[in-house]
Amino acid sequence: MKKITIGEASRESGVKVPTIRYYESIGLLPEPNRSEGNQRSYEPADLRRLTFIRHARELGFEVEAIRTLLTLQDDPNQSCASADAIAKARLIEVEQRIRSLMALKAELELMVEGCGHGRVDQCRVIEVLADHGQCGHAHH
Amino acid sequence: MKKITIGEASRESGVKVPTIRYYESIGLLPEPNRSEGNQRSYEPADLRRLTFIRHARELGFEVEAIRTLLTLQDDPNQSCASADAIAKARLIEVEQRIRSLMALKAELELMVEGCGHGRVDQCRVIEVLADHGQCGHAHH
DNA sequence: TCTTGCACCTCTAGTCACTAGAGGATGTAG
DNA sequence: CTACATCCTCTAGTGACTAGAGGTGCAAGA
Repeated sequence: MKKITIGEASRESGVKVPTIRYYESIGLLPEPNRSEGNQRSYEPADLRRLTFIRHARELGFEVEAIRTLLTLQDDPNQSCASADAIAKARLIEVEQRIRSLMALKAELELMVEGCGHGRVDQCRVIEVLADHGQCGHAHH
Repeated sequence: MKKITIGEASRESGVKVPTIRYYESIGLLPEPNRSEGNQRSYEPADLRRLTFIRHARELGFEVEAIRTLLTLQDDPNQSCASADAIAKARLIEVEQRIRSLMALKAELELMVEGCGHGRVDQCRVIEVLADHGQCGHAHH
């Protein structure tokens, strides 16, 4: 069997070397076998797990959510209701974020547009930020 | 002159009490006067500054960017080019974020849709996360 | 065989922007 | 006067890494 070093695992999975060690330390990735010289030696299953983790992180899932997804994956003989719920919650979050980013985009465009490249006291960037009433944000 | 307590300042500005103290500690908010009993006493200008900070934070500006914006605001007799540059940089970031969130949203919808509420081994949530090729993300 | 040099090891501490909690002082309403 | 909310300072914790120190392993070229 070929031995996969942590560096190769990093290149294959797209997860940085220290991050791989971090994932191991928090129990997201199992402790791999070690070489004679105490170096980590991974197997293809670890690469798949790392890729799964990276992908889920890119999608904005928190580590705890990923932990749940991984235990589901480890035991595929059960209902996927939890996985479904996690994904649905993320979807709602993402939709909310898109909405507020769109509002923000409009506001930033106003700012940049309004900046006459003069002095600050005529600058919309400052003005819009200072005056809360100028934008659509709720006073939470 | 009426004295504004930190609690009132919090309610008025929407910034939590410990966060106000934190902003003072990092020099984002000036140290206010104190009452006889050593309690902070704010003025209307502080409320405006806090609102400014909160608003900018909501818009995703980092504290360091806000520090720059605040020094600009404190001395309005100068060019607003820096403020303009900061806002422009944020705008580009925000547009990028919206794009990737839209992609993410599509992917999450696929997941949730595909989940037949059966067992995990037929669940798209797990599947899509596990198989990198299923989605549009570049292998960075 | 030796050595160069990169990749690996562990460990601690730092990042950002807060948040939580301990333990005590102050201020206000009844 | 007594509750009781609010305030004070201080330290430590959060999430998800990232950086650096100080040392070891290993493969390839001279």
